[in-house]
Amino acid sequence: MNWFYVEELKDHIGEEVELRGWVWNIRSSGKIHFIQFRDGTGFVQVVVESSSARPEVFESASKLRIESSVIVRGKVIEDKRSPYGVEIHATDVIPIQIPDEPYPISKKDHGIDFLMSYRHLWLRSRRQFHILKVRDAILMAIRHFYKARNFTLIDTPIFTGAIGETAENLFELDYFDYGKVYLTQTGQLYLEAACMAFGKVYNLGPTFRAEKSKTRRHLIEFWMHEAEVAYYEHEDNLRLQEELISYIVKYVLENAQDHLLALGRDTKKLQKVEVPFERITYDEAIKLLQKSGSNIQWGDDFGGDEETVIASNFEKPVFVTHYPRKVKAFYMQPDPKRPEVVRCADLLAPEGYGEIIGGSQRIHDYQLLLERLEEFNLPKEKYQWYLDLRKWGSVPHSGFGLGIERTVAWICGLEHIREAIPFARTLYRIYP
RNA sequence: UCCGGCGUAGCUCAACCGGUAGAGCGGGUGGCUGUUAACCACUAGGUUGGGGGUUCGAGUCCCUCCGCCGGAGCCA
Repeated sequence: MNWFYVEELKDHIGEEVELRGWVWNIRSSGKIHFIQFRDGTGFVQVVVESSSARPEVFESASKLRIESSVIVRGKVIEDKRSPYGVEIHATDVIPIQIPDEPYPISKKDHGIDFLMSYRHLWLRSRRQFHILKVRDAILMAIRHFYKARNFTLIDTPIFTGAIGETAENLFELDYFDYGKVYLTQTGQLYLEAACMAFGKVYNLGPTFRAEKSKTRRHLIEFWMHEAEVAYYEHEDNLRLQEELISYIVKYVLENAQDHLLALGRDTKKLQKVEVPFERITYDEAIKLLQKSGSNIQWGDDFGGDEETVIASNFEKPVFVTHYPRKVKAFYMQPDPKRPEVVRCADLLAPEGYGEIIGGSQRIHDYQLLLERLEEFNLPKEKYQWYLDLRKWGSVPHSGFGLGIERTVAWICGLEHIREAIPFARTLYRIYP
């Protein structure tokens, strides 16, 4: 008998199949067992009736407990009573392993501390299954997007000597006799080098921030996708970002809609995410906030509350551009008409999910970059390679970074970012 | 790091003004041929986070330590 996955069953109605998976719940009425079965591709109900099954099969089904692993053989039956449309009428139930202890995650509610401690088992739960399937779709969408545009994937290093953005928030490690090195906060500087070699490049990988942040939007280790394009200026950069985001949302709606619906996500809100996105300047955002009763002043950076107020005025993501250069990173290109602001943009997701992208045009002038390094008290020696990029064939270039977990949280409609990554690293949790 | 909240059975919670520990789920036993967090009956399960104090008496009040949660700053 052929081994099939649950996701294939609707194409095999009436056939005898073998399934290999786990029992997530079992209900029994004495002479009939209902095995709630999962195999990592989906969920289905297996029915074992004493009137039709062989006695030893019925007996082995009675012995199953929650999270037993099991091989089931039986016939695929179309059944309107099943939420999945089909169910399996078992002819064989072969337990692989039956737990000695009760499964710690019960059918009732649990607290978040307990669930995070059992993350290795929590991954088996249906909600987590759907979230991580959406994450998988988002990462696949990013790769498709760049493949179609002939970008080159450049894997940037995890260990770095140069500081990406600010000297604070870095994880320090001893690197043999070399001395201190850091876990990367961003691969951007390396992508800038690569874009002068490959024109249009992107990366996708983990980044680390030693911030003692305790909010629903922060992780210590999070995944970031960054892109960098030579000869792109500010406007080109925004256009690439809005095309990427609308592509990701469309891709997820087409390829993972069932998962979104299982999570209870209102997909109508996501269907509105089409290009172009609105752009407002930092100056306009300040006015908008002041009109909403905030006493924020020009020159202040935005916090989570401010981002939520701004984003609540829009149905799709919105760009906030031209921030004061003092609140932004050292490498951002000043606006030629107003040197006190830089050619940057943050993309704020709707529904209070905050900043999902930060990007900018980069300084391409050697002398100006050198001045900025000094202004930010960064050690020139460690950035010599970065300065070199401005010595040979320097061109205007732009790029951005997308926070993967924030994007997953927004598209799935999650309360907290910690469910958007398989094993979250938060402030005081490294287990499991 | 700062501010606020919480810590009671394996899990989620209840216990009035300080008066002597209770329910659901999970576990065990039995019943049930269409269950959807199945249901019904019976049953086992507790140093109330640790330490100290006040009191005739503390899960409850006070001090302290630990753990967790939420928020802020910072950021994606």
